[in-house]
Amino acid sequence: MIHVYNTLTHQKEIFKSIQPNLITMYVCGPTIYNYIHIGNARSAIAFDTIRRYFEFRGYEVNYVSNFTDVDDKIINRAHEEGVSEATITEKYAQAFENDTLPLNIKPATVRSKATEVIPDIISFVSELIAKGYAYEADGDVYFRARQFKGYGILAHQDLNELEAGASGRLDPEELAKKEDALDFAVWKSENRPGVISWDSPWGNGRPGWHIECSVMAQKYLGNTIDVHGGGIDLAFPHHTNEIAQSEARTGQTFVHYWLHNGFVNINDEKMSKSLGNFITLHDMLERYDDPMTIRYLLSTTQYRRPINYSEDTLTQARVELDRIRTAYRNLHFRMKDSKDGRNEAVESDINEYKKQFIAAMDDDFNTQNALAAIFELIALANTYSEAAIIQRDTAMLLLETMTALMQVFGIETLMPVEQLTVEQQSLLEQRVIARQNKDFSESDRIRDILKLQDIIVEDTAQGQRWHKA
RNA sequence: GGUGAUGUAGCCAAGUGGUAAGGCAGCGGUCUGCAAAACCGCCAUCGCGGGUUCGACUCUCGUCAUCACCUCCA
Repeated sequence: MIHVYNTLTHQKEIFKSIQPNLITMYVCGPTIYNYIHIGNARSAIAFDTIRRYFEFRGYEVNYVSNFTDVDDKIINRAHEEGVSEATITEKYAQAFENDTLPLNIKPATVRSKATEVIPDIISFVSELIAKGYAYEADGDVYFRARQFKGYGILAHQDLNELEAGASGRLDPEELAKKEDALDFAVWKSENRPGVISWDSPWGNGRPGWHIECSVMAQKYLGNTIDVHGGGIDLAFPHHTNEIAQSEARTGQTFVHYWLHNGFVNINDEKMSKSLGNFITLHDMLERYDDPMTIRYLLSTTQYRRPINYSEDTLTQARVELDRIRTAYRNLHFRMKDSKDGRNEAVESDINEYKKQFIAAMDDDFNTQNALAAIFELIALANTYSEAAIIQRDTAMLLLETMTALMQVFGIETLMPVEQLTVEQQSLLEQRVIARQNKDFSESDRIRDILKLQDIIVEDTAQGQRWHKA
């Protein structure tokens, strides 16, 4: 049974989907005015991993996410560069696809842009007005936050404190239009020439930020969904407002389980532009040659915990992942001389570790404990690789189990296809002969040559094996 | 000021009312012609100070420190 920590109730709850084998899941996507940063990547990976685990447990997952492609940052950026908003958003939407591919993030079932659901947004807003939850003010439409019973519960904010805390940070012009400082825009008037806008019952304008997620979730998943995810910073105000809008409109519970991922720190500091430690995924992929290590680091930390990103943590992730890969590769090598049959004792251990893995992941996706189970499996594989005799069925089961469990973390290629040149092939053959003749100086010479070409040669009881460095 | 987190070995990181998983690094062995890989062993008393308890790292009170959120930042 899966348990998840629900931000709404502040506790772990038994997970039960609305439909028996289907999970509806909405995850807030990025605003596409730049390359996504490592924090966006963490969020995408965290929820991709959660999705993969649901799938591993036999659920079908209907995963919907958005691109925010209309907002101030985009408009400003377009203005600065003298291009249209669409030029900016198309570029970075494409970059998102390109950059998340090497991280093995599954595409959403539906990924929609805000601008693709404008008619839905307009009718959603109209309904809110009709129900008395929203009002028009000089071309803007605001939601009456206080009118929605339970506003602020998600983020555990007291309404009066909110107002006090926000004082001095509110746009006075906007404040003047609002009935209450807590009210938030669901539609904003926009009459500047050359700036993207749509015709609406309230004049030219564009959607407020929060409305797109409510609309898309409802449009693609229904009035009540199983899981809604995003960064912890979105709990307030973004998700708080989503709940208010959605539930005001339908009178039904919007989301059963609110899941929020923790932040990424850079060298123990918050990542921010002002600190100059802002890292985009795009840059990382260019600088670092092993994207799976990035995925490993980002997906094996429990999703609610902060991740400290640094050269050290990345290096450590690389070493850990390599240990898993090496075990896989070495066991795979042993398959060559495996015998028919199976080893009951080893298979029983395999199943035991698999159970441990499941128990860990069932506990709010406790990836660290799940990883501990994987390392038990690795030790088992290493020991079994060294055994005098290994049986084909058991070795296969071990390899398949390692693959299946790592797949939950999104690490799918434990053994990359590695090609040798004809010369390298020939050198390996010469080395076998040299060793047969006990000509160790020659065999060492060849080993050194290959090493310079990043081919690592190892001698085992079953003969010579090699891999790329 | 309000709200919510976190503080466990050199590093990453689990966990629990009964004397601390796992990984990395380190040290010592085994195996190997040498090496590599691997295996075995060693390596912490849980921020600080009270309290409750037969017993706390785990409960409670206080304290210190770090961090996040409090109107558009994942």
